[in-house]
Amino acid sequence: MSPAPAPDGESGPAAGVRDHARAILRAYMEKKGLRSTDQRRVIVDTFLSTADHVSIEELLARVRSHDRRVGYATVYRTLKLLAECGVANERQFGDGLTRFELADETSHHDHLICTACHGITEFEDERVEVIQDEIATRYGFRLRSHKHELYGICGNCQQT
Amino acid sequence: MSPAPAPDGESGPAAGVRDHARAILRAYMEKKGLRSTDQRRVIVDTFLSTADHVSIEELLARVRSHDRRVGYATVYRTLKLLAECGVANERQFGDGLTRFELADETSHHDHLICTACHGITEFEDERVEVIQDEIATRYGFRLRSHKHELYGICGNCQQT
DNA sequence: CTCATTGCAAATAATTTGCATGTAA
DNA sequence: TTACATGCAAATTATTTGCAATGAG
Repeated sequence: MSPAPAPDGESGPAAGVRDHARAILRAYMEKKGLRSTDQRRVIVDTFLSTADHVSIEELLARVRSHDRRVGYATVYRTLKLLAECGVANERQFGDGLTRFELADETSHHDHLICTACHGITEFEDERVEVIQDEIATRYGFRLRSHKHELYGICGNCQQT
Repeated sequence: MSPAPAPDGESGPAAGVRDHARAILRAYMEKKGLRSTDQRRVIVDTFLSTADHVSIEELLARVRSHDRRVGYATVYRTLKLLAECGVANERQFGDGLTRFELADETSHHDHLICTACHGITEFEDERVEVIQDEIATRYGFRLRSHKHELYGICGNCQQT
């Protein structure tokens, strides 16, 4: 699979995916006349090198370990920006926290969520992708993203 | 109990579905030693005779048109109760409001959401249901519910 | 220079909770 | 009579916003 070598901090997305995200963001910012600041750079870099579904809290903690100055609101504002230009997707898994994940068109994964331990498992199924496109077409929708979440009790928690 | 004929306000779920929901709730309340009160009855009746995905706000307004006394917190508490016993499912469609819908096993519908006008369209696809069961089995999950949401721009909004 | 951006703290918004009082069972 | 339930208001939690100071272009 991923031909990419190791990303920096943690097992984040492949380098190609991150570069693509950065390109989209750059174009969007240019179009809107937005400025590139230290804060935005750190936040975006951190987000891009982070595994899936980070909450703002988690992200802020990571960002601050790099740069103490960054404020709470800036993380919110930057993530909103990423969502606006389509680089990130917002998700809520029912535990009250909003999470963000990289909108990666090359990896269509979805989630199994254990309602007992709150654990999140990813799955992928190409058949569902195909059906989704079909449904969107049927209803005249231009599809932008999707959420497919299965809620239940994971194997571990069933042994109660 | 209530072999009540037509629901009051609007085109809610079929009578059989509502009776089933009530039976589950009754059993749950009995098991837990919970009491049947006027408020709970009005809230549950209103919820059961309401079309899909009501927000707390909407529900409270409807409930109050029947019974002015009912408080905000009671609606929250009762809906939480319904979710606990599996009669209702909580959903968040990204507009900041938590919505509830009847967990109706006989009608597996999912949602197309227009990110421009916030309109919600329902769809149903049996093939996805089958695949979901398969995935849950593969990962050792006992499936309780699911969310499958397609986000995009609806036909109307595309003509901008 | 000019205007977007930032950090902070205050403001919102949604939901939960403490508690005195009411009330099913 | 004995908890459970309710309404209210206050408390939490998550997110947004106003504003003076800062800094990119």
